[in-house]
Amino acid sequence: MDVRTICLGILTRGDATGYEIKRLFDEDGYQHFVEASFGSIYPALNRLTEEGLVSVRAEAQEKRPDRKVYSITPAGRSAFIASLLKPLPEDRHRSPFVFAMLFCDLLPPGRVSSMVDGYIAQAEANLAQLNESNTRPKTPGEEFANGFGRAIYQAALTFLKSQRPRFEAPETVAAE
Amino acid sequence: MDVRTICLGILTRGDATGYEIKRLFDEDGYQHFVEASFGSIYPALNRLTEEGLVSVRAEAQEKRPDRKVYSITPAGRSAFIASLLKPLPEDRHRSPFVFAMLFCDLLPPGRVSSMVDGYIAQAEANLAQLNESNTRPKTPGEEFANGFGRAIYQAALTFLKSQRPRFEAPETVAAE
DNA sequence: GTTTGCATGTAAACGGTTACATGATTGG
DNA sequence: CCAATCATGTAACCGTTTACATGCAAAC
Repeated sequence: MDVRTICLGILTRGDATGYEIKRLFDEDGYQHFVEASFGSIYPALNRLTEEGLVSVRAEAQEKRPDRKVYSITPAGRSAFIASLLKPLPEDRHRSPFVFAMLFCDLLPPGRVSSMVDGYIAQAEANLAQLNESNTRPKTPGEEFANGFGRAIYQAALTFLKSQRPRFEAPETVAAE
Repeated sequence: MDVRTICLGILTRGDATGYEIKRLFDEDGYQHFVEASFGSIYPALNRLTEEGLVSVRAEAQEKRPDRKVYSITPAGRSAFIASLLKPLPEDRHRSPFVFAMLFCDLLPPGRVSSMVDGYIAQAEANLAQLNESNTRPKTPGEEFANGFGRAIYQAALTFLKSQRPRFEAPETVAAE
C-alpha cells in the first residue's frame, strides 16, 4: 500500500491536514500495519490534489504556516475503493529479530537472551497499547485490526516466553 | 536488514552462488521474514567482494555462465557478527490486508468475505509449508524461526476463522 | 532554557524492484 | 513447443527515508 492510497483512506474518515494524517499513522494502532513519514505524505497530498482526488482549503493561522486541510473528492473516493477491489499486494513481515535469531549459535549467549527479552518487552508494550485504545467508538474495521494485532502479539509473546529458557545466558544463573 | 547482511548470513552456513542465495530466500521458510531479488543480490555480492568481506572463485561450466561461488572471509564473518550485536531495526509487519479491512464498511460484502477467505487460504498454505520442512537437520535458530512462524500463522488463522462469520456475504447464503 | 507540539515543505541519498538481455538444458 | 531451471548481470525507475530549513508557543 503506497502512501497515496493510505492518505486517501484516512481522508474517507474525515478531513485532515498532512500533520494530522501523520499523527494517525503513529497512534491509534495503525502503526502496526502501515507507516509513512512527512517526506512522503506532503508530496503525496500535492500529487493527489493535482489529480483531483482530494481538495484543499487553506486555513490561515497566526504566526504559523497555514493549515492545509484536505478533503477527499468523489473521484478520490471512487479511486480509493477501486484500489481496494484490485488484488492486494501480499503482506510482508520483515523481521530483523528472527533473522538474527537464525544465527544465534554464532552469538554470545548474553546477546541472544537480551534480544529475546527486548523483543518480549516490545511485544508487551504493543499489546498494552492495543488494549488501552478504548478512547472512541470504533468502526468494524478498526475493531478487526485491533483484534488481529492483539492475536498476533499475544501468540508471539506466548511462543517467546516458552522458548526463553532455551536461550537463557549462563551468566544469568551465575549472577544469583 | 539489508541484502548485504542477509547474504553474509547465508554464507556463514556455507559457500553459495548468487543464484543459490536467492533460492534459499524463496524456500526453507526464510521468505516469511526476509526477501531479496536478483537485482539486489548480485550487486551486493560484488560490493562485498570489493570490500573483502567475501571471496569468489569462478567455476567454469559448459554452455552456461561461470558459476561464481562465494565464500565468507574472516573479515566478513566479523562484520556480520558485529552487525548482529548492534541494536536491531524494529520488525515491521506491512499488511495491505489489514489496511483494506479497516475500510470494510465501504466495500461490497462479497469483496470483504473473499479477502478474508483469500487470506485464510494463504495463511494455511504458509503453515503447511512450515510444517512440512523436515527435510534436513536444523540449527537451533532455524527451529526457532520455524516455530515462531507457525505460532504467528496459527494465531492469525484462529482469529480470522473466528471473525469470518461477521464478514460473511449475504450472497453466500442465498446461493445455497 | 530546553524540549515538545504545531505546521509545511524540499533535496539528496538510499535501497530496492522490475524489466531486460543472453542462452543452453530438461521435463511436461 | 513451451515452461521451468540454471546462471549472471545491467539500467531505469520508484517510493521512501533522512536531513535540513523555518519558526512560534506552551510546557516542563
